[in-house]
Amino acid sequence: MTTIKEIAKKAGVSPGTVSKALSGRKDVSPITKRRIRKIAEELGYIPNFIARSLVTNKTHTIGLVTPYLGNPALFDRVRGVQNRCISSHYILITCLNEGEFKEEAMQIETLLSRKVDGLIITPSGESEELRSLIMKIECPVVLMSEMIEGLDYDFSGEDDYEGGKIATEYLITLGHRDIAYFGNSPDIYSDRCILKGYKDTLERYAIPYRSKHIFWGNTEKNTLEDNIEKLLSMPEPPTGIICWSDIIAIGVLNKLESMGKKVPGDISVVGYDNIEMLSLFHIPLTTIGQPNFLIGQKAVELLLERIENRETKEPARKVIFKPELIVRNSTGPVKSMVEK
Amino acid sequence: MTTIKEIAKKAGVSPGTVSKALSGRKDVSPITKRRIRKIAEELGYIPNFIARSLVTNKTHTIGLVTPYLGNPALFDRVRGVQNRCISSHYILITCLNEGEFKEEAMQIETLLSRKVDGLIITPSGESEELRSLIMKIECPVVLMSEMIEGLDYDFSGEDDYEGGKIATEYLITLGHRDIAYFGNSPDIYSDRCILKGYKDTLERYAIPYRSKHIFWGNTEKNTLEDNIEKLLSMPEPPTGIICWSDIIAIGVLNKLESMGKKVPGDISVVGYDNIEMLSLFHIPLTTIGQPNFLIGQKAVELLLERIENRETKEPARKVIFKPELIVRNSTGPVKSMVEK
DNA sequence: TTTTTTATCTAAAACGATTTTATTCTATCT
DNA sequence: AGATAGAATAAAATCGTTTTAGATAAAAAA
Repeated sequence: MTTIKEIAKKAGVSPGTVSKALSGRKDVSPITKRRIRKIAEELGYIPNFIARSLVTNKTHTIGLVTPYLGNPALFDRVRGVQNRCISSHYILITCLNEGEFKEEAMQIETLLSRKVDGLIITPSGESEELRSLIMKIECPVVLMSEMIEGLDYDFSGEDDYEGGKIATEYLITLGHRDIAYFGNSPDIYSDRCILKGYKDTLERYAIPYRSKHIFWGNTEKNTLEDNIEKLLSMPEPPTGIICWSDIIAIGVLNKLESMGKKVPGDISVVGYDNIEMLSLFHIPLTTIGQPNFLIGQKAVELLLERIENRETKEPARKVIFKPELIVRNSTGPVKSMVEK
Repeated sequence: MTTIKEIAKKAGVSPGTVSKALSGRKDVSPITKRRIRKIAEELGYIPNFIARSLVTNKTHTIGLVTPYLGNPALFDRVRGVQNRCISSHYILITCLNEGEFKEEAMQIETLLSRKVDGLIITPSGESEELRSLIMKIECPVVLMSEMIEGLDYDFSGEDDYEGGKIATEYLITLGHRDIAYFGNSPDIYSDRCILKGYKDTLERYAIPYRSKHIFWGNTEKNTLEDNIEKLLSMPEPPTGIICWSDIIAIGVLNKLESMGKKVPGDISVVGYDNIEMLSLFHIPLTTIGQPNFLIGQKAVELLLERIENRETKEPARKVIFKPELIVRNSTGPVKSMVEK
């Protein structure tokens, strides 16, 4: 492996000069610079980033910690992060976890140990442990997609409160009055946001909020099917369902069909995430979409600004993208209206 | 930031001792070891991996270079890699590219500069440039999913020749005789493998191979729709189509339907990749599946073996997973047989 | 008691760059 | 010619570890 020292010896100059010549700084004559570069080229010199990082105290590396949870929408966000990193010559280390604090904590520590210049975190929940762990981090941190209440960090994500509002409003304008919400877990910030959007909208339309219309669970836990059965066995079952994710929505659709319900004839279903491929589902899914790729890119931009002028003690900036309603065929006017 | 030196000062020992105490090697008494560890804990010491790497010449990092090309199946492979890395306490740096040599070359150089311990590469093609670039790499290399002819490296991937055979054989047993192949590009190794499996199977069943039944292109290039039109305007259009990917298959299905063709009534379509979500398509897609997650994991395993006992000059090992036919509803018996 | 062994620890040299300070050499100006 | 400024380079310090060789003291063997 070629080092600066070897180049120096071959060129008959000191290592310091070689360093300056290669990194193109002042202080070295054009003639020697050219000569040194030629020798480096011949020797196939590849700079040692590790050694450089040790002295400059910058690794040009950023870390990403995020739960996977089987949601394909994540990958667009990761690709956005990836893409924006590369275009600024930063390297990305991605750590996917399963939403458990211990795992998450280990990943963060690993990344700190690697001396990343900054960290993008999608927190898996809002435990006190996690909050205090994040506050201890010394490098710049940007939160992506999920906020943690009480932590004032830069943020890039979507406005889930708005998403909840839009979805609910849409169903209401279709004539629905009994609307259920299928969330994943009340521990998740976005879940609570959507729910709040849902509640507030009901209130705005003077529709009473019923806690029995709220269901928690996901496909993995298999709670979904039970919940649908519970829902259908209600005296006046809801005619619309809003889901926390497209994945949950698909589970809901499948279970409804297997129980002989027609969508959107009997029940309307709204998903969340706009997973492109689900437009190909035999009942194309109405859903709320966010610009995931952009969210990822923006997270990196916020982070790089902090990294590159570290002194800025600007207040935290929240970049919040508006969600968009994508109407397809899993939603329709409420039955009673059609019959009129 | 706490360093070993500071711990040493506080504990009244030398830095060397601290290093040994923390990494749990011999040569330090249980009492001092405990004392040092306690101090490190109190000070919130996080080891500096960069500095360690510089002296040990190991980064516990592996690099992954792979084209993205809009294929979601990739992510399962990446997750497999990711997963296996973490379980061995290695860190993964993922570089997605768009299948261009220059980009690929830059990414490889970046990773080498970062002193990765090993590299997993899914080559984007088989150019001479790429071949010689890879041969210059000094750290262990494993190829994933795509081989390069003439390069004898460890490999983890699927048997696409077999995949081509299975798909073709299946259509033949359904009575199809005129079968088209929709590939992406003849530059891609897997594409050629599937095609070869297709050809050999035709031959085995004494069905003449017709070059006009082979189409190249993908959804992005928009060549797909033209190709379908071309295909349908043939005097005796094929009754079966085998596609290089599920994504292409979906494009084919959509175009066929928009031209009034019934699938599988008029034409049968076989995809490739088994993208889980496409089982939800209104015509559930028959496809060839590979264990993507496993392929990723295995690639890491092969690599780690090379990394951890570097002296082994064992010949390259090829781990080739058998593809599996997943029959759903986009394929059926050929029309003429049904009519009989 | 003396010698040998063993356990524990220190000191110093790496690792491969960057960066700061010192030095040499030229060229210019009086 | 001598002083001096400026450019080009050399030399040395540094980054935070690991690792090696050597020193010291206590324990074991002679």
